[in-house]
Amino acid sequence: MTNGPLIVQSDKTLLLEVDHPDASACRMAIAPFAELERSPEHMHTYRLTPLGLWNARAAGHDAEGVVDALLRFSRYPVPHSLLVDVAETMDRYGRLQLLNDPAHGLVLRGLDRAVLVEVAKSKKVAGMLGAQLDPDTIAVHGSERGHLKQVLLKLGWPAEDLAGYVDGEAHPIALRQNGWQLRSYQREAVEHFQAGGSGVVVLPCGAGKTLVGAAAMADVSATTLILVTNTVAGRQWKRELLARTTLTEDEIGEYSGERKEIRPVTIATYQVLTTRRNGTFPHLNVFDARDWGLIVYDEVHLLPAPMFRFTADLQARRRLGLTATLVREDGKEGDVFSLIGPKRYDAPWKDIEAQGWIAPADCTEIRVTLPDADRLAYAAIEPEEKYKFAATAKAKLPVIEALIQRHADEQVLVIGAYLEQLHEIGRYLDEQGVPTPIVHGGTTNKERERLFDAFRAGSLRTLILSKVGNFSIDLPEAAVAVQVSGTFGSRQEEAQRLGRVLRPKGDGRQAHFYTVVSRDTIDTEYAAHRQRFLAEQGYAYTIVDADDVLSGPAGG
DNA sequence: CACCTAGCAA
DNA sequence: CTTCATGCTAGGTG
Repeated sequence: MTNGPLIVQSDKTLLLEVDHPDASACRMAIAPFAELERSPEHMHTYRLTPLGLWNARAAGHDAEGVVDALLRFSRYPVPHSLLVDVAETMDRYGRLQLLNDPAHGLVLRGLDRAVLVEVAKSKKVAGMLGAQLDPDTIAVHGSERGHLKQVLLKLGWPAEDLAGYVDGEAHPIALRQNGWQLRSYQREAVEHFQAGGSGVVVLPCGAGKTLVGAAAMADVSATTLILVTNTVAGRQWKRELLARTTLTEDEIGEYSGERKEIRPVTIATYQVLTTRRNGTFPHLNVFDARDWGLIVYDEVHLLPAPMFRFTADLQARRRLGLTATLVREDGKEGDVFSLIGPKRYDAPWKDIEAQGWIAPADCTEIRVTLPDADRLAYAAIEPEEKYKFAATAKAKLPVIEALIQRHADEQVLVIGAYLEQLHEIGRYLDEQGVPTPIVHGGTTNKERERLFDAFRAGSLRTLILSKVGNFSIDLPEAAVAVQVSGTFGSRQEEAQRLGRVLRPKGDGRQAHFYTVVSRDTIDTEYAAHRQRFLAEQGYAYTIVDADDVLSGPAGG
């Protein structure tokens, strides 16, 4: 392409011109292997990382395809050194293999003798390897399968784990045939997972990850341990399994702070497993309580650090990670890759939208100019207080109200992070004649239920949500969300909040996602960081001035 | 035993 | 960069 949308630079960044006619085709082509780094209005920056290339490799893409995509969309000649580097990096995955040798048990096999010699010399693998069996094979201590993979990844030679899995204790599980079937992408996800035996499936919020889990369980038909972030999610799993599989009430156990049941299918919270007492973990027996044939990690992007240690010892069991966003803010993507497994399936949000399983959404960033007094105050305060000050600016209040008026026929959620601010918004909206209750952490379960029921029934049109909206999944769906403040730059929070409005509307209506930020402050920067993940999924933010919202006629 | 609350961890 | 929400545990009550 002589005038393509992509500029490929030798520092491994890719610049995508957003308004170019081929921009969206280009984004589709590079998404499987490149990570979006910055997404301002006109030029998006992607980066090629080893982990991104290895994930693509594990998902079946080869260097030739990656090189082809870069050449096809590049505006200028692509630096030769970069193409060589891409090919070499991708070729590093799988030069070492972990295999199960009938005579010697777990072994490390080098498809390249020099690589095997190189890593065997490393101090970091000391103690993990046993005898050299032949020039291409070294015995591995069975208990070090996970640790070795972590170390090899850090050395830049990620091993392909072909050592197989134990079957575990068989337990019949089948999908019920009662008038539903797996969607095509769910079926593909299960097939890709099955082929690898361990790894991560990435699907948007509301795309039915639980059913992917249920189908994987039916395939394996063995006792299963499901790990979840909170008890609400655990109950949701149980409800879904009862509805969609042949499993019955007494086959499914809950292992949480409240209950300690271990059944053929056990749903446990991460937190109960990672609680410590006197320096030990009193609930680790759950892992050995049964001969689990499958372990499901729900919301794998939130996996707490100690879980990686336990997972290192579970490498012989099939492992399925489920998530909407593989990105972690703590940089532990490498541990997910080594210990849960590579990404096996990834359906872009826009693809699922095109199939009609999630509603189309338009995202708008509304910039509010602070009054002079606030700008002066902002300039003077300590850096650590700047974000809160900018995010909770009073100038946002009329904009929130105008948005609620603009969508007078829709149900609106107002979502924020600071309780004081949310109460202030509640008072303001009350004064404007839009009574809007708040649901926050301190709201009792009974009261939450009452408000959510009223919202679902339509008798309540507007609702303010605190961070409860990031965690709990038993929340109402709306067509419009207004985000007023966030947890600094959390990308998963943004994705979670957008997910609140993506349930398909009966009449094919659009969903609207607004984020209100203070101009010329750190609020704008954090908003840009939060938007990165969704930009990667193809959601374009329109930036408008608050005055257009306040004065303009009803639009949208 | 069921239910509540405070304190803590990450 | 700091808040907020959560779940677990222990120690109370009726």
